[in-house]
Amino acid sequence: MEDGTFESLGYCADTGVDDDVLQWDQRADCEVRQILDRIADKWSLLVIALLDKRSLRFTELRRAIDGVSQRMLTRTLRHLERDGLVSRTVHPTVPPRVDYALTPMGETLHATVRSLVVWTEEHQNSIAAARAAYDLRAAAEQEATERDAAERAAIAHAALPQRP
Amino acid sequence: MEDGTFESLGYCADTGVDDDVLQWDQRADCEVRQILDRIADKWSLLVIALLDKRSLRFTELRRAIDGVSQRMLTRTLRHLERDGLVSRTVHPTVPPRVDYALTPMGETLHATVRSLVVWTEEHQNSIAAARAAYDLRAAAEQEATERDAAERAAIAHAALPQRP
DNA sequence: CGGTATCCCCTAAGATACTG
DNA sequence: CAGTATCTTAGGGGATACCG
Repeated sequence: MEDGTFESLGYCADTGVDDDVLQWDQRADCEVRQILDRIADKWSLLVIALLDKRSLRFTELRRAIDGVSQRMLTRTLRHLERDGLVSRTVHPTVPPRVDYALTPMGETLHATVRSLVVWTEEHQNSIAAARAAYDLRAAAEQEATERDAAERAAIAHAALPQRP
Repeated sequence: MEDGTFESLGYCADTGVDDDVLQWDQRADCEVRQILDRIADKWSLLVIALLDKRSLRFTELRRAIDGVSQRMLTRTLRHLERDGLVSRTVHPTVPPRVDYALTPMGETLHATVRSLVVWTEEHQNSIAAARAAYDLRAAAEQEATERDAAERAAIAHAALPQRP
């Protein structure tokens, strides 16, 4: 089963910290971080989005997602299943058939995630602009740095005129 | 500057795919994925959350976050700055002083992310329960597998009684 | 103080091959 | 078909040392 090391990290609500924010990310490495890591991992979101419309078989997902390896798809689905976001139904036919579907909780997560997608769509232009501006500033700055490095080198060279 | 390889990956809106979902994650490796990766990386969220209340100096952030290394904090801040989510103000005093603050866009992102945090808080019990149930099933299943593996081994052993 | 530059390690994810 | 097992690699991230 891969590596099997997720027995006992479900608790961590001890430490008497109440420094506000740290509560839901540092200490709550418990929950927020884990869900965040889940929804942000390379494939989970695609799977959830795909399953939102209808349940799908393993191979259907595999083909729909394109770049995913068998290993990664299995892993992703197991994680989602473990968290109760996706249900797995095995039909003991020949050849075997396994259907994956979103659970009710999975659906609510998808709905929530949508707001983030919307945010991104609304701000992608601003972000692109910000990046372009930043890169421009950075390039200009670096050029300046290099220029007066060359300048100083020239001065140093002029100061000791022996040896080419 | 570390490795400097982010010049030209701002475009990718070509490929005539319109397979629905793939639109905002596969192709939009452009935007959605990148923002997701940003908010999900180990420190960005903490920084954003911390800056939501007031602007902070580098060292204040460093101390507030605890496990973060200087390198990672700088990296994180640069990324956020590049994306236009955080602003950086250098005061040319001695000793130097640099203030970081959320931009208006950064604030809207934080607001959006909050809904995800809320979702997590609302569902953490269900998730924990789902995990416990899953782990229980998995353990039971494995035990069963091992048991009849032993059984088959015993049969095999009985079948060829020569050599201990 | 607020960074950069270097080295190094460890784990996530890809490729490949085998199985019920 | 729907996986598991095994090997390998890239890069995220920590530790450390130095600089303006």
